[in-house]
Amino acid sequence: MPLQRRERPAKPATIKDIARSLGVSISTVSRAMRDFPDVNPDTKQAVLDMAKQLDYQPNQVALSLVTRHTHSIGVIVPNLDYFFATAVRGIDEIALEAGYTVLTCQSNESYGREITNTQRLLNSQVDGLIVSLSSATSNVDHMRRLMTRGVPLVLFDRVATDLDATKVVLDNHDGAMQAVNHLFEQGCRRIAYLAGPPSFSISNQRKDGYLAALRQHGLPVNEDLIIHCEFDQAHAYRATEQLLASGQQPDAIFTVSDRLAIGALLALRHRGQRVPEDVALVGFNDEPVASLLTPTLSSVSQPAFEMGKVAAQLFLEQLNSESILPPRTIVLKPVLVVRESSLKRRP
Amino acid sequence: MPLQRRERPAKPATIKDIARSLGVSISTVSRAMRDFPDVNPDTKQAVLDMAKQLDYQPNQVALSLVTRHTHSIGVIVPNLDYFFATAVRGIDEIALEAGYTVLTCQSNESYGREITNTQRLLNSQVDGLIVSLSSATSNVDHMRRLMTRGVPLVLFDRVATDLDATKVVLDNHDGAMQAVNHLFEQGCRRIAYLAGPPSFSISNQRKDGYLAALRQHGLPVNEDLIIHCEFDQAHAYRATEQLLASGQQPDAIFTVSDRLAIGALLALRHRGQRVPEDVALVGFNDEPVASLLTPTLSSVSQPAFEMGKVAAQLFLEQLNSESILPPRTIVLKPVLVVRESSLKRRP
DNA sequence: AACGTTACCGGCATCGATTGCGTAAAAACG
DNA sequence: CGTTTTTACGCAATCGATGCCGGTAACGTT
Repeated sequence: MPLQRRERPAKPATIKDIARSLGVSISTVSRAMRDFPDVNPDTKQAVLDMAKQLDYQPNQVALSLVTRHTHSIGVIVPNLDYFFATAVRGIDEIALEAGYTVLTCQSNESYGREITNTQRLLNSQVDGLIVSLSSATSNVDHMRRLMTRGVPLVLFDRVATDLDATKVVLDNHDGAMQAVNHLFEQGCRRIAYLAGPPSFSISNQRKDGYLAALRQHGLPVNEDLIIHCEFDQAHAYRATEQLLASGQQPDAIFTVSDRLAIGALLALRHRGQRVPEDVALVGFNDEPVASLLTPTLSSVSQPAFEMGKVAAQLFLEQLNSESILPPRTIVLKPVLVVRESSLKRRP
Repeated sequence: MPLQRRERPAKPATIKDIARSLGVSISTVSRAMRDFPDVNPDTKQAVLDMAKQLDYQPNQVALSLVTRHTHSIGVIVPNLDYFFATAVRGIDEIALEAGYTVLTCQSNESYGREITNTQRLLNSQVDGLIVSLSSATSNVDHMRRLMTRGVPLVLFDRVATDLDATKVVLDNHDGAMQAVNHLFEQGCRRIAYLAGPPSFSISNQRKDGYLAALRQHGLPVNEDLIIHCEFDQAHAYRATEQLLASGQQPDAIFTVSDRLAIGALLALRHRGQRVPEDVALVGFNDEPVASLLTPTLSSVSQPAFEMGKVAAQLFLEQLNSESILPPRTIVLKPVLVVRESSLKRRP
């Protein structure tokens, strides 16, 4: 491969260059480019030709300085697992067709990162933020500040109950009830709940649904059957072992996420418990992996893509409205997908 | 909830507001803020105090207009599956500590989207691009144009061989050889390769590695054992069925990705073929799902996180250099992770 | 007392666009 | 042919910052 000389290329052409080489004013070029009525068709054509010839690309930064918006949306998610990746795709979909660019940042479940990301995105003058809070976030003052500054904001999935913002959430209560009802119908009477951290609001909502379903069926609530653990497989594994060792043998486990369900499944398998015969299992999220496990995993399916789309729509709505819209909350419905892990009786 | 009156908040404070309310010039404020030596400590303190009081946030857009860079990196990936999500995390990691913001876009494996994303990001004046090409991209003129325009560019994983750019890639040839060597050692002699689309360069590199390994062991190349298919589970399923029905019964299948391996596994299972006894199976990527399948899936592991980090490092290097650096290619090594799906003999 | 230093600070052009206003030339009108 | 109306375009301010250049005042020096 020959060593070729490389030089910094010329600066990109600006509207000025076009004006100069055509002997017209920059205003005329600007107007021609944006199809204003009061510009001579010939002039316009000349401008357009020259623009193409010079490979002119409008400088959005300069534009943003004038218009005070950047046509970009900042998105902050805790991570990019299946659920969030899908939701971001939904946001992307809507944003793209509305001419917006999406800037995605991961907070990595860290409160500090979330703050940093918020700052960064704002400094980049995004037109607003779509956020799902990190699991480490308990204080939402940073979000509150955004709102007082008038930054359009939409929260989704992991939202803060004590923040009066526009939100898109899942009916977690209902999802949990569906799961527990189904387990009850399968004959399970000692249903455990493998929960997330106690401060995690989604987990608590599902817990409420779980408790409501138990009540509805006249089942007693056994606190020993409710175990909190961190959001990873290893913790779930240990929590499940603990559950089994406690002498409180459950006949079903409902978990707050598929990842935890996987941990539980491995622990059950390790302890020689058959699923679903000895212990039925239902997860939450319906990730693709659910149908690949042995046994295939029943799970409460979230409309992640839809959730992203709705969040983006609400966001754009807010952006395009003259006045500030009162916050509202959209609640989406989950659907239980029944697979082998919870089917004790063939229908 | 009381219906509260909401009004657009005041425009954010600018450097001008600080100057005016302090009775000093804009330049002084600017200097005070940036810790220049030639400014009276008292003045500086006053400026800082006022800045805090007015909740002043510097407008990056204005700054970018002057400095001609935005401290942001555009990243385009085909999708956000496990591999790319991990790589993006790697990019994020490096970028964040260097003070850069990462704007991630998905091309959704579409050539058109890739072009659109490129345009959008450039218009947003990102300082450069880190790209992994979509599977639909065969023409790389858009990337070539970037390079002639002097836009810093790093390609990773899915790169174009006919583009003389900085790249970070995996040694696919070696990965495939490791897989096939391992299968050979397990006693397999009729090893099939479930490939991606014929135009997909990564798939072809792995194919070369596969062929080289066969040659090395003196195994004949049977074209019927090489099947191309689209990158999803359903196609892999059908391709595997076709393979089994062809009368060319393989005793091992090496697939270009885990997702295809899953399709193959399901097809094998459906046809009553035992894995690994009848047919051994090795995938590529080592996604988390690999260890959750039954049997657990052997797979060639890619350092996705590392790849993202290296790509970001090369990018920053390019950005910080005065002259344009000659393109170079970093090759990372894969590692075969052996699990149940390919273990015919206990060691 | 006159001059040079130094410390501080302000004016202004600039980055690349948009946009309101003003106006010359051309067209339409009476 | 004079007047009004259009048409088409230029001028200059503006957005929020940076940074060069130059100026003023308080010192110190001889």
